[in-house]
Amino acid sequence: MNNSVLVIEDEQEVREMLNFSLSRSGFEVWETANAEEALRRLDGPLPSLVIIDWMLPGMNGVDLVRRLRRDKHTAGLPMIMLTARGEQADKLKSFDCGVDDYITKPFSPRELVARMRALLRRSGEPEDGALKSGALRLDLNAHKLSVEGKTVKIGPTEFRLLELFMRNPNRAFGRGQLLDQVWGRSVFVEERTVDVHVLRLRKTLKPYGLDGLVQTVRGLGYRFSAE
Amino acid sequence: MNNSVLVIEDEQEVREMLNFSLSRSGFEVWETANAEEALRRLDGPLPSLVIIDWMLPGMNGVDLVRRLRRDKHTAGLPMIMLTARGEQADKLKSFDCGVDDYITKPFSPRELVARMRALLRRSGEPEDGALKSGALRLDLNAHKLSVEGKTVKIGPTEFRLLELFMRNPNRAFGRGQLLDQVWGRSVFVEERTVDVHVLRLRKTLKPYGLDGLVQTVRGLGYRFSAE
DNA sequence: CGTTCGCTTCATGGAATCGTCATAATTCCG
DNA sequence: CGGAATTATGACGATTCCATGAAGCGAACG
Repeated sequence: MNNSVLVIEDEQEVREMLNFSLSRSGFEVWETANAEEALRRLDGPLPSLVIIDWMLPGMNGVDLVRRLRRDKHTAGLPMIMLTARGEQADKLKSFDCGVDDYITKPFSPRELVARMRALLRRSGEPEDGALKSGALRLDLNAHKLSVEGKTVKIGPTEFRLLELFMRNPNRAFGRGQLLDQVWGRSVFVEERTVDVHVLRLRKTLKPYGLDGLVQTVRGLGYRFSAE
Repeated sequence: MNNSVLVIEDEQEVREMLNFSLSRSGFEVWETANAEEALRRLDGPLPSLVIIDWMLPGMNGVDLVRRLRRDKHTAGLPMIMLTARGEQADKLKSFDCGVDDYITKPFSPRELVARMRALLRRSGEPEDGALKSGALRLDLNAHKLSVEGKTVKIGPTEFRLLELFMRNPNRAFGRGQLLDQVWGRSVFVEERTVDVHVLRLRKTLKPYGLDGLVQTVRGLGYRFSAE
């Protein structure tokens, strides 16, 4: 997902407001009311950004951020801390534990969106919501793959797989890693299943001579690379 | 440079304050008083971050940011906008034209530093993760060996063997040590098997005249060394 | 409900890689 | 120089790993 935001906020009122303004700005909003639920949610496919409230029932925001940063799976997630408290010490503590931005209530939704965009831009998110590689173009908003302008049919899993590959070119992934990132870690599937989806991905790229982009790394897994 | 900041600010007082607090936080501070001077300065080596005042004599901050973003040389620079004006419209305009963060005067120097650190953390380039030795390049992320840019086919065991060698150049390994490190401690294989894999490694390097890098140490084992 | 679509698993064949051995080549040392 | 020790090399069977087609299953949809 290119434009999905996970909102972790216990006050329903604020959550609804965020949902409203973020949706209107084109984000797909996932809501959770506490840290535990959020952690469960983040076991699966990751959102492109997380908004965390400072005060949460149970595990608080700072501890949650620390935990997410420690876990390799979520360590790279862009995070914005949201809080009613404007005190310096709190801000510094938040930045210290690894958030990327910090904004205090009451805040302007438009400023929040602006900061989110700035952060996403900086996090290597493609400008126009499309990953490109040669003739390949993966439109994350429209959820469409096109080659040389022509739309190509592609299944959901193959789409996510290709997305991961295009976000990390020239990097070899083990089957386990692919399962974690593309399927989500709580899912149990045979590792060999990855092969089948890679095969299908290659098949959809074959008519354009681009199947060589997905390469086998024997004894390890696969890699996306322009030769 | 990993900790240099270019401060673009016309008020000397503010500039001095920034210089003081940023220096104390371990940054190397470069100062300029206007956009033109800044542009000249940015023709050379780039700082790791730029702080731009909204109001500048001549070209103002927003225009400067736009211009820097348009120029390929400076397009990737992390930028923070600094301003006395707290109005929403200004913030939005700044974010719109491409700054990464925005902070209003009066601000806490420590918050500024915290935001700078957060931004630098986010902008840090992913490290290469490749072992190099002359024309040889062993990319551990991509799990790929290349010589003079050309990818070279190599088997898994030879890959691991070469990795060990390149991590420890100029060091002789006994066959037992190689078996331990490359094959794993619990594996039982003939010591002579090492010879065969060294041979295969040499064969893959031969076409490039690099087979001399893997040298025999008679009575002991092998060594990787640039002659 | 029946159909379609996509996902997962399984079975099979083929290709790449591995470890071993036999033999040739080299080095060492008396 | 000559024999012993050590290493280089080519070949081969065994194994591991991957590609691929097909079948089973469940969810989504009309």
